[in-house]
Amino acid sequence: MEIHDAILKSIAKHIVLTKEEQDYFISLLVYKEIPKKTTVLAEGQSCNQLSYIHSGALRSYCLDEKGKESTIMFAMTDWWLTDMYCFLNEKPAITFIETIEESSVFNLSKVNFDHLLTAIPKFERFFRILMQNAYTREQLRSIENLTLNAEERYARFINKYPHIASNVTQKQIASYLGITPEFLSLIRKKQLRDK
Amino acid sequence: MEIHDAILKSIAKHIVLTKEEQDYFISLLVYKEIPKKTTVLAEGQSCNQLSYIHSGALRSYCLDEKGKESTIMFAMTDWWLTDMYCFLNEKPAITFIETIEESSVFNLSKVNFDHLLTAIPKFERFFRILMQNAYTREQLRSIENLTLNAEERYARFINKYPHIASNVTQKQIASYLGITPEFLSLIRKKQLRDK
DNA sequence: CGTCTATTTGAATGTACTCAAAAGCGGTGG
DNA sequence: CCACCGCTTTTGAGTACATTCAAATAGACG
Repeated sequence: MEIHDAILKSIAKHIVLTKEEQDYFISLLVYKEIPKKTTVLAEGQSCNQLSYIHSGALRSYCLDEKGKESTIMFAMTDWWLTDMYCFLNEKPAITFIETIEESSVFNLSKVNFDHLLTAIPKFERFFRILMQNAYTREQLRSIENLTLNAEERYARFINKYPHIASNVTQKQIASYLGITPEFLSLIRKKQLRDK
Repeated sequence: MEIHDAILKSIAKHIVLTKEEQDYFISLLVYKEIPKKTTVLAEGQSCNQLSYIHSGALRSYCLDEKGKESTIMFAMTDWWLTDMYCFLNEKPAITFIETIEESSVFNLSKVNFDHLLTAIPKFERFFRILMQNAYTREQLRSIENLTLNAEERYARFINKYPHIASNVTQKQIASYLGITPEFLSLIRKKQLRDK
């Protein structure tokens, strides 16, 4: 059992690589272990890493002028995470990324990302599929935010991401759902009472 | 001036095609003119076409159990449009697509889409970039929905898509912003008064 | 044990919705 | 060309959903 098995297996779901391609890909990665509650990216920093989460869980969020926090996404084992807009366009980060628990990641720098796509065009396909899935998932989120009230959104969240719901604080869930922690607390009380 | 110039030019922004590749690509497209206020896709139908908008404007939306309409996106000239989730996964459509004004499109069927990606892998890159942009745009929309109130969202919408704002009904804008037409009317009155 | 943060509770307030009715506007047929 | 129809937009009253602020309680961590 080798440490790169998980990421290679994850990629093999979408594209088939030769042994040489696998080795080249792996040579571009930097493995990193990160303690829990560590900020790995902050607003304004250059965002030049795309991270594959080998173990653990991370969260990306942004702050508005008033300091209000909005969770952009929770990312668990086998997900890819970065400030995608800033990574792709080489802009200073507009988001924060922090570990929820102790985590390990494989980082792919923007430079190596570009090399990879040139050297092994199959990765264009891989990342197309990754982006496709991210797009349709995000589109669904937009629509749910518009059509459902907070109680329904919370119920769906619990249902869709039970492993996330049980590992993060209510405050973080509230900031993902776009409501205050106080109101989420009310919703939970109501749901306990109702059933 | 040839009718395919626009779509080829649009693609040339991201990938370089040989004359033969261009011809092959074009051979996969079906040109279609559509009168205004025509539904080109309805919920439950098979969604096997990806459309490049050559001229005009379309809108995609979905309906919830109570019949409430939510606009997923407005798509103008030079945009690509479909029910992406259902197109990619070959599921019955969960959305509706209709023309806002008289429009013309180039349709690429799912079968031809798959052929195209196999025959000219450069299109993997093209669609990766398309999906990337769609993803980051949609992510921004999610965050704005969570952090901004209706008045701010409307102001940004007007600012970001002035050409859309001036061509669609307030009811449609309201359904994109996730508010009622009545409330949008109030917002507009307030904004007139304030400046 | 003490400190810091998360969560709960409650009152007052603000934001957005529902329902109903009236006014405006575009298209169609006589 | 005008009258009518259907749909959009406006207006208003009453209500529901969600926030703010403050304070009390509970949990996590050193």
